[in-house]
Amino acid sequence: MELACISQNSPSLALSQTKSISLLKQSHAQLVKLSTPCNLSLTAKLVASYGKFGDLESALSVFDRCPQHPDAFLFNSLIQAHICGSLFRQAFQIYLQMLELGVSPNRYTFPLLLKACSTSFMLSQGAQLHAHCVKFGLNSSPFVTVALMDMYMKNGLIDSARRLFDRMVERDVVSWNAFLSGYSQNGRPEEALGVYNRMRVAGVTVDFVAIASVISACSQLRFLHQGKWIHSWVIKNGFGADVVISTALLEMYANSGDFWLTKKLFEEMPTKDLIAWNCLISCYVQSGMIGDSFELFRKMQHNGLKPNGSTLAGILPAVGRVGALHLVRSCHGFAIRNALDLDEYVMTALMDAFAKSSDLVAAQRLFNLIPNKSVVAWSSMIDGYGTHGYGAEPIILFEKMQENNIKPNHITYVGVLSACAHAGFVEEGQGYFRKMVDVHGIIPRLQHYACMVDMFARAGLFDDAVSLINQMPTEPSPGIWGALLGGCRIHGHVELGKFAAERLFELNSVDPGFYVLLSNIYAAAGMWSEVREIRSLMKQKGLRKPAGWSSIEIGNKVHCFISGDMSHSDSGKIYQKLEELMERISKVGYTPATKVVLHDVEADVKENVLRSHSEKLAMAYGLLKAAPGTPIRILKNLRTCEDCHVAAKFISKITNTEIILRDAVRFHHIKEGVCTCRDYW
DNA sequence: ATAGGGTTAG
Repeated sequence: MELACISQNSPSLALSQTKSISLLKQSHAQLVKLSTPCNLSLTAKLVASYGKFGDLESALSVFDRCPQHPDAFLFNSLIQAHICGSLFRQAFQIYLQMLELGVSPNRYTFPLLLKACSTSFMLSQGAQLHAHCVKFGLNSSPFVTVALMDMYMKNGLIDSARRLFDRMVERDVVSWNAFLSGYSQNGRPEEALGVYNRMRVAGVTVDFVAIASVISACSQLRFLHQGKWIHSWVIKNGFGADVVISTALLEMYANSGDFWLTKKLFEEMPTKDLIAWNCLISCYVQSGMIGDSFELFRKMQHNGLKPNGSTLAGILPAVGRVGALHLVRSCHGFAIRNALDLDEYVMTALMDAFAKSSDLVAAQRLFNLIPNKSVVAWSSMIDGYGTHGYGAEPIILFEKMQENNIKPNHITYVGVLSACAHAGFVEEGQGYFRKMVDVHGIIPRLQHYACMVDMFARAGLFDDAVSLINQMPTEPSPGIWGALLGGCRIHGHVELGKFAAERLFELNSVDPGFYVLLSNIYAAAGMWSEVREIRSLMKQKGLRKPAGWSSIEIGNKVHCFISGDMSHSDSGKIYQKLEELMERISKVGYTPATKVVLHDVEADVKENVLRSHSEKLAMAYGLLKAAPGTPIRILKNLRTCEDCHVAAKFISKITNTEIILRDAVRFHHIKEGVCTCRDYW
């Protein structure tokens, strides 16, 4: 009854305040009963309200049953109803219908349609609408101008947006904010801060919407100090509870790598939206907390939030690091079931995870499916082929990428240079290093120098390696000396290896891998007293060589082995299979590479140690269990043992099986007795 | 009476 009262007094007010679809239907019925003479604006209200509740059928039927010729207001409502439900194509059809019926669009029509062009990147439709705005003389409306600016900004056309902004006579805070956020969203944070300063000089009262963009700009620039100052401003001005502002702050702390501060801010957030969860998950992943990030992913769903494309793109690098193919496949399945498999970010992240989990074929297949491949997609595919030991493919891809007008960035070059290093393409690598600086204007970072030193040292060009280190503008990092040390191990260069190791010790590097490398160099040269010296040095510093393990997935289960492992329930069969394999490969030329055993013990003891290495146990189990003809994928936590590598090549040949071995730094694709690393790793 | 600006991700 109360409802009837309100309806009679002010039916349109009642409609706009309707809180639920059932109340809306009641008011609608009331209106029909009252047989109010058909009122266009009331009809429009009804259409828009039904649209807001997602009941497009009712919206359309109200529209169709209106006996009067629809006006712009009524058309706008129908357009809005469709845009509310993301039915952009239909919204445009209604607009065309409106034009055909001779109803002129007004200054309310264009902001609605332009919004659709902003959110779904329909640039050509947006530009056509711009022409229509001019034609109907509506381009001076500030609402229309801001909507146009936003459409251009969201589509990356900063200059078009700026031209509109420059021509604006009266700029209010919303138009400034559209301009400011455009720069921030397009990855131009310096210019965003510039706009912010201009805004203040112009005397505009800055509001919290502007602040959200400023925080994002500070985050992109790693301006943590300024960011913290803004954080205090936010609290002082009472915006601390705003979910968008606090999410932007959260992202800033996550971006700066401050794990604890990020966690604290998240916990203190009064409302946590999907973006906040995604930021926190990414922060965990970037901090290397793989297990915790999975836990968080589950917890988020437990809290009733549904993962979107960003969530998946954020968690996938962690999945890739685990290297378990069945996990990547189940993520792919999850993406398909939730219609996220066409999201460009998800596709790229999936592709990368497949490559890192040894399925380069699946990675390539996904790569082919990505319609507009970003620089990240190209870089990831290049890196994938490179780490899998291919030399020519990364270079072909790199050239193709440039033919497609995608500009390489510093990460692309890390992939290209390391591929050249792994493949022994010294001249090509030097050429690309120069091109990086001269053509693409990228200042070489430590990683690039490390690739080059690695490339020279692997090729035995130690003079070039050392002179490059001397030319470096900054202090060499442990990674640089480590690359040199690695080359010294390959070529048995004791003196230089010792020199590189001394530099590493000076830098207080606590990576036990470097100590092991040096001790390997000494062991290979038979310098056992030096080996002992390194051992005791490690002991002194409390450093321990991590225990080696190899794992293999059978079905959806991961089986892990350590050297001499007897804990597996199929151990008897595994050792029997191993025995059989070793016997067969010995007949075709395999001899144990006992020199890799780093203890000063008798040869037969060494052979026994080698025989039960974790890689070999995993291989034997794989051959025991996997369907014939399918590749065997093994994951090793450290670098591959030389003897296991030789044995794997023989085994691949006699069993006609492809063995894909991922170690700490790269992949080995071993097929018909040959490895993609060409024994050069 | 209906319309414009903010946060995430490989």
